[in-house]
Amino acid sequence: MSSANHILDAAELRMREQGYNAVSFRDIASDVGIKSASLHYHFPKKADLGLALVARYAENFQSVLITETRLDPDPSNSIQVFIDLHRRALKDQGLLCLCAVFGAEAKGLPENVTQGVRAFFKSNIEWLASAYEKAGVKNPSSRAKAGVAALEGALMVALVNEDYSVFEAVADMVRL
Amino acid sequence: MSSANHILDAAELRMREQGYNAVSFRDIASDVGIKSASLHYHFPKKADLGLALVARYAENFQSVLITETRLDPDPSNSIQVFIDLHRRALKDQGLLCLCAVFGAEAKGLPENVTQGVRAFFKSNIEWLASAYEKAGVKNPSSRAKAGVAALEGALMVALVNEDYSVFEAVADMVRL
DNA sequence: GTCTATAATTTGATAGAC
DNA sequence: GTCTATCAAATTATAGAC
Repeated sequence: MSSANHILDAAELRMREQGYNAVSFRDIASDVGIKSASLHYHFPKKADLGLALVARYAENFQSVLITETRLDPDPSNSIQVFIDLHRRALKDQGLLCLCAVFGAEAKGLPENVTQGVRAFFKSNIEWLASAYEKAGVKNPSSRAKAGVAALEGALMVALVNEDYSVFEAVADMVRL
Repeated sequence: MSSANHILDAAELRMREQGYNAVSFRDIASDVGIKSASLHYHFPKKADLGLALVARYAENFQSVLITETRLDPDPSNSIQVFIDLHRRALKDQGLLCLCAVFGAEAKGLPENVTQGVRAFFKSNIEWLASAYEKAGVKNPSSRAKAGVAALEGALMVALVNEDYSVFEAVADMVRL
């Protein structure tokens, strides 16, 4: 894998655990096994790293959604895939959504990064609304907004309280 | 008002906007109109300030819940009061819940602070579960977990995306 | 309780060799 | 691409005067 991706992996892991401002270039460089000065070669400013992180995260998220609904385009499967993608962050990674962390810190981040977070939520809402609409649900847009927000909150509370049942309770509300 | 409370007010405002690690003693002291060294008289370490913040926030939250449900102990009113308290953070203050911000940064905070956040969510879940139970709802505990998590997520997404309808969509799910 | 002064450390960032 | 060396600024925190 490329150095840039290796750096992004380490940065994403730490920032999803601790937040943007708690993580330093030295922390990330140490995880990767290089010096912090080398990090600036790939990402001149911390804001560049933050922006690249959100962009990669959002692209990957959409990519997984599309890939995993290709074989079964049924809307109820699409909704299940969306829920499962969040569940995996919780149970497989033990991590919050990167954009939930950054969203909570929005006013303390470079403006570009916050814009990326907004775009992530908007595209997720559109995607879920489309599934609800195909399923014939009333107010698909409202339900999608509620679903996206509820799942993000579920990850946060479930992780902090170490109680996965919080997530399943929300998942039950989001499902058809 | 006491100096300590004045300091807590300034710290809470900034940290609910930017997160724990984005806010320095100098930022807070500047808001209050004193020097950062004076801040250490009231809160020796930053962890002491963080802990006091969460404790005060949780106490105040419970206090409002109790006060505003005293006149009308009907469970549907209790649930509405719970929702309204979150809506006020969003619409009147334009702020996230302090514990949602700290919850998102949990692994980057002093351990005591994270414990306080956990306690906040647990007592909120208990309070809401009690209201659901009195209302005769099935699985009151699960619904309460989902409701607390969904409302926290709703504040975050609504604020980042500047779209209050996200909050109302969640509120509709949480209401009876 | 608040101040000045300052220590000790961390942080984001740059210059230049290899 | 990565390193050493370094810097300027910021940050948490303390000592001691008022």
